[in-house]
Amino acid sequence: MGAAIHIEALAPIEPRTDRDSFSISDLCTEFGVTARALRFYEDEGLIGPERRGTARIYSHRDRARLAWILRGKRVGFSLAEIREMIDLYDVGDGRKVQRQVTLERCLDRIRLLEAQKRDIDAHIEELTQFVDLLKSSDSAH
Amino acid sequence: MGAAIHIEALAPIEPRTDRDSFSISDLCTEFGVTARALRFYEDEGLIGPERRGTARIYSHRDRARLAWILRGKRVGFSLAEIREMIDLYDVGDGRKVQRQVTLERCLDRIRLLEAQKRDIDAHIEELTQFVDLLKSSDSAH
DNA sequence: GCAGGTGTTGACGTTCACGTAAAGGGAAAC
DNA sequence: GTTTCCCTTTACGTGAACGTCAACACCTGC
Repeated sequence: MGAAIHIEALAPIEPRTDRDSFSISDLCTEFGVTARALRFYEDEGLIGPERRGTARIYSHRDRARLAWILRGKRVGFSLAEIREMIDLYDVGDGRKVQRQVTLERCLDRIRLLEAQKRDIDAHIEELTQFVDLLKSSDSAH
Repeated sequence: MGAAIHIEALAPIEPRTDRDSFSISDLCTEFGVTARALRFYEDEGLIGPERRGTARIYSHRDRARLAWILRGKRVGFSLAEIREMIDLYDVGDGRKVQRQVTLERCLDRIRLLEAQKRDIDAHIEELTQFVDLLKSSDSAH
């Protein structure tokens, strides 16, 4: 961690029409995660690629889901929470009451994310003020 | 965790002019953290309240710093990173080169936070779309 | 003068999200 | 055919951020 900025955090995911499946190391290099992490996500039920024998084959859908998982992590969700959200999506075509619950939870999530945005804005503002202070004291000398 | 939304995440910190020092349990109840957490932050050098004998006495400055720490946590920073940022503030009046380094790191942080905001926006948008889909399929039945 | 509440310092336990060998299979390159 | 990769599973290890006792100190009201 530290001050390292990951480029992939800045670039939105693009569809990649040149291939139609990916190996585990393909996705590892593309997203900057280890194979261990991907297998761990699979153990936790976050993703379920096909198998050719024992080897994992990731589809475009799997790749997009992985991108979604990683973004979820970046915005501060735990793997358990991400899994829960994936489950919500999966029961999206379930019964009426189920859908109502799902809806409420999604709205909760959205409210939480918006609160988080406000926190970030406040943090940015304070840092910016400090930066300005540094700049002015720098030019003063 | 889970779907629990913390109200304190929504309310900005207010100065409280009614008191001029706080006990550990004062801050615990106000910010919804445990005493163990506060002592842990102290062990990690994030905060250093005065002592009356062995008891900790938190000033307004300590209280504001705690609020800052917790907000840092909410936006995804580790305690080590928060500590590093506090150190940056503390060397703000140091030598010129130091200040320059500090400035760069602050700008890095800001860029990171803005990338995070974009992630959150993308997440919110997807959730909103899903919510709309739920609503429409709900009224269809 | 002592129970009860609030504080303290260790020290060990726990959860999460992986890291890190260990030991092996399958194919492709030489 | 054997070395070289890439991939696999199983299993124990690790760092961060506390939780959870245990054992003790200090004031406060009764």
